[in-house]
Amino acid sequence: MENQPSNGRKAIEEELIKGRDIANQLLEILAPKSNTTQHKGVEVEALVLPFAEDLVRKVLRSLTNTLLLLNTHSDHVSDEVVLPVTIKGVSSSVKCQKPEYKDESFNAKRRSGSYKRKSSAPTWEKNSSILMEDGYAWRKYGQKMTMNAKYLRNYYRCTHKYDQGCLATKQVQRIQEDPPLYHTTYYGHHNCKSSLMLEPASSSDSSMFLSFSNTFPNKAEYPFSSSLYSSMKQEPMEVIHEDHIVHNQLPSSDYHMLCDYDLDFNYSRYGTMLSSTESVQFDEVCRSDQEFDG
DNA sequence: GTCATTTGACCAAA
DNA sequence: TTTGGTCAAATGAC
Repeated sequence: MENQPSNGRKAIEEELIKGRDIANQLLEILAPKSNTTQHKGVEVEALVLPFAEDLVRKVLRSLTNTLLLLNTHSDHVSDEVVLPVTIKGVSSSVKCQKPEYKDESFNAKRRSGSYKRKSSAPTWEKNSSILMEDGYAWRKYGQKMTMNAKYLRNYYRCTHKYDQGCLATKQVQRIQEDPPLYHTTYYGHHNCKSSLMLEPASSSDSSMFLSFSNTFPNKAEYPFSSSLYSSMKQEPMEVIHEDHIVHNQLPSSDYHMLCDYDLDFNYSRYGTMLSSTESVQFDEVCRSDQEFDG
C-alpha cells in the first residue's frame, strides 16, 4: 500500500473511514443500549433491522470499494490469507467472460468433451479457521478425496450457472482438524445477479470485479469488517463463530447467501444474528465435522 | 413437483 | 497411468 499513488491512497482511506463510521453506527444500533430497548422486543427489532441491514450494505460497499482500489493500484494485497491472482489470460479486474457454451450445447447429456480441466490458476484463495459464506449462492456438484489430503474436497458452482451463465466455481477443502482450517479456492468471476454485493455502488463498472472482492483479509487487519450470515434452502444454516458452527433452521425462499464477512464484534453477545428478513436466536451451538469429513 | 445433494462414472490434463 | 474436475442419475428434503 505504500506504493499507492496519492490519489488512490486517499480514496482508499476515505473508503475505510466511511466503512468504519458506518460500522460504528451499526454497532450503536445493535448494542443493547438500555432497558427500554430490550423490553420493547420484537417491534424494536422490526424497526431496527431494516436500518441495520442498510448500514451493513453500506459497510460492505465501502469495504469492497476499498479492495477494488487496492487491486486497482497494487499488484498484490499484502495479506497472507487472501491471495488474489489472475486466471490464465484473464485479468482479475475485468468483467467475466461470457460462458463458453451456447444454449444448444447445454441441452443435456454431454458426457464427452466437457470435462476440461480448469486452469490451474485460481482467482482467489483463502485459508480460514472458520467456514464463511461468501455472499453467493453455491451449489455443490461434487466431492472428491484428493491425494495428500486427509479430507474431502468439495466442489461448488454458482447456482446461476445455467440461468445466468455464471461460471464461478469454488473448492473448499478442510486442511486441518484442530483447530479447524479450511482452504477455499475460487475460480472465475460471478456475472450473475445473485448477491446483494451486486447492488450498484458508485462505480457501476466495478461490480463484476467486486463479485469476488468480498473475500476479505483476516479480521485482525480489517477489524471493522462486518458479517451477515447466510440462509440456505433445504439445509440448516451454518454459521461458524469462533470455531463453532451454529445451526439454525432458517426458512428461505431463495438459496441465497447474504454475505460472509466476519464480524468483528461479538455476535453471541447480542444473541441474535441478522439476515435480510429476520433475526434468529442462537440457541444451539455445536461443532460440526460432518460437512467436510464426508 | 421442484430443487439440492450424493456419488459413481467419465474424461482430460499432468 | 494417475489424478482431479465435472457430469448426471439417483435420492432426499421440502
